[in-house]
Amino acid sequence: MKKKISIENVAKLAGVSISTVSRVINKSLSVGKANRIKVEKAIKELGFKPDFLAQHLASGRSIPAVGLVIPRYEGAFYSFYALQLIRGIGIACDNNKLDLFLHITGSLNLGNMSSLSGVIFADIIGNRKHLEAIFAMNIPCVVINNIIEDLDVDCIAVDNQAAAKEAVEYLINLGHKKIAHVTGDLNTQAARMRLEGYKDALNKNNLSINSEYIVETDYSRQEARGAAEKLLNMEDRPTALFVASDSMALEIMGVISKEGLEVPKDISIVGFDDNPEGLYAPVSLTTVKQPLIEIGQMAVDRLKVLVEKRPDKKEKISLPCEIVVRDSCRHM
Amino acid sequence: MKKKISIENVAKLAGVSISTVSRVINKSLSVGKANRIKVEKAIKELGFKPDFLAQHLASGRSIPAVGLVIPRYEGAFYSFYALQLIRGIGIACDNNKLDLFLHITGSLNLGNMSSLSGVIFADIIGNRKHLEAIFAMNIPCVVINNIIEDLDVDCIAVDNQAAAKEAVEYLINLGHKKIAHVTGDLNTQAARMRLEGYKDALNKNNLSINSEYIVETDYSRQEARGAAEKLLNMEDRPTALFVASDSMALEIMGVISKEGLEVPKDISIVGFDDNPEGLYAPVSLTTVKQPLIEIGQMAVDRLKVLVEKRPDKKEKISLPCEIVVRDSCRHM
DNA sequence: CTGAAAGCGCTAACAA
DNA sequence: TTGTTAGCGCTTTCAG
Repeated sequence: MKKKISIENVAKLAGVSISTVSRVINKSLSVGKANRIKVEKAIKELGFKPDFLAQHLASGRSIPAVGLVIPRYEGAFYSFYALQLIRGIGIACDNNKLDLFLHITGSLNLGNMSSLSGVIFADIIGNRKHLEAIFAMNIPCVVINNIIEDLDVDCIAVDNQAAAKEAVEYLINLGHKKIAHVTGDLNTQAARMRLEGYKDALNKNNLSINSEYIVETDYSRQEARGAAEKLLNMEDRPTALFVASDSMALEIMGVISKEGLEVPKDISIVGFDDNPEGLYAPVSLTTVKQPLIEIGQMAVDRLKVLVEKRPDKKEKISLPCEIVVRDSCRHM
Repeated sequence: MKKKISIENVAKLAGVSISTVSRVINKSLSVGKANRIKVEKAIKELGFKPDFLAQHLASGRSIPAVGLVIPRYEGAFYSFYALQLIRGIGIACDNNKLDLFLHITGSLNLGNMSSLSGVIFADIIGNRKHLEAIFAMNIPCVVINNIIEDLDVDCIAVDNQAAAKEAVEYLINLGHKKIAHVTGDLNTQAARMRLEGYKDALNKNNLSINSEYIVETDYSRQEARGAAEKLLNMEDRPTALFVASDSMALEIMGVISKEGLEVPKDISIVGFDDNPEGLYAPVSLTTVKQPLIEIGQMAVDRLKVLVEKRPDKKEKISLPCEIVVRDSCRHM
């Protein structure tokens, strides 16, 4: 078991003081050439690496990494959504030579993300407290996929409401009148907004809102099945479905065909996410594409600005989505 | 700009010494009930969160996170391979309530992964030095996708050589004799082993190795195109291709059809990775599936063992792959 | 059960 | 240009 070599060992070997060693580590100009060389030699010999935690502690500098806090939910790592986000953020971190500190927050323990350059919160649901803590410490942070009005923090999200409205109007324009909505987890702002958008579209087009046609889920494929069964067995079956996520939509398509019905002949369906899986379903899925990767990149870029300039003006950015028309909807 | 609240503030507010505060933070039993309550109240009031860097420094404890070092290569975050690995490791970290510290190592700067519980190295190519540094510090680490013989470190990889051999023999059994190989980046052990396996298969079946039939690339789609063009324009064109990655194979399929040829009629092709994209190509791609997610999980599990038990016996694990037969190869 | 004091490895004034 | 000396925020003996 080797012990850690510290700056002191180096100093001793080089025959200088620890401050001199510290100086060469930090590339301070004011070190004599002779000493610098001696120190560098000693560092190499010992294989010394400064402890970045100690460096941080002593200097107050933040460590060059951004934190990404994702709520722990069923299959965070399986979800297309989360993976795309990680990807976008990862790319941006890489470009900026930042490390990425991924923290999947379970219930209570508000992790330890202080002392990072900044942190990104993906979706605020279980982790609102965590956000508040970081925010209170005045650590740069940006929230994605959630517009938080009551906290002066930067937010980048997609305009879920407008996107949902657009999707449902697409269905309406196709002639559908009986349109159901399978929601996501309504603890989630995105799901709530999607639901609002659904209602907006109906209202605007003078279609009444049938609460039977709104089925809540937690985004799981499991509950999607349940929702599908309920909806398909209604006496007044909807002719179209707007589903809050592609993975649920796909699951539902399975149920539909198992029930002996056909998409889009008997029932039209539009999803949300533009999950590539949807492309290769028996009938390719019409869906709403969110600019997930871009969001990730914007978040990191914004964080950089926050770290470097500490602007006091916060931004709440809402990005548009795009509806991707494929084969799962038909004209009535 | 709020200043950080420290243990001292808490102590003052609670009217006790900082050691007492420290004790309640660390759940030491020996704190009087009255004091404990006072301290907890103060902590809540101040919203105090212990600085984990300082905790680490003072206690010598490692921080509950595993590092993942990935060499910086073109599109690390776009590659299916890397993403699967991250996913597997992410899942395992989540299960173990560990954070994941992702470090994409560029050239020189050997990051700062000491003081983590352990670190996983994905592919050793530019970062051999980095590995040695961590290893020398006696920090638990495991290398994946690379069996390193000359360092007593845990390794988990896929048996690329056997897998490649199997893939090529599959082609041979189909009656192919003129089989070319588009390699990956030969700086990579995986690519080298794949090449060896290719040769093994040929040798074992008394087919001569035609060096013209071996085209090196760096795994990029770009170079894959070049390789395809070269191979397709040979007077003695191969009838089958074994390509070191699915994404290259897919690219090559594109070139093939652009040249007016057909897969598998004119040319058979097998890839490597089991990238889902291959499933949905015009002709679905026969490929080799690596247990990437499992590798990630095994790596984390192994790390846990290393951290907890510090066994001195290292393991070099080589996992089998599985060939996934689809439609891109034909019988001669 | 509790407090005082000595560090953990490093940086940052301040002197020299 | 260098060395000395305080700390950074916390844990951990060691007394009491």
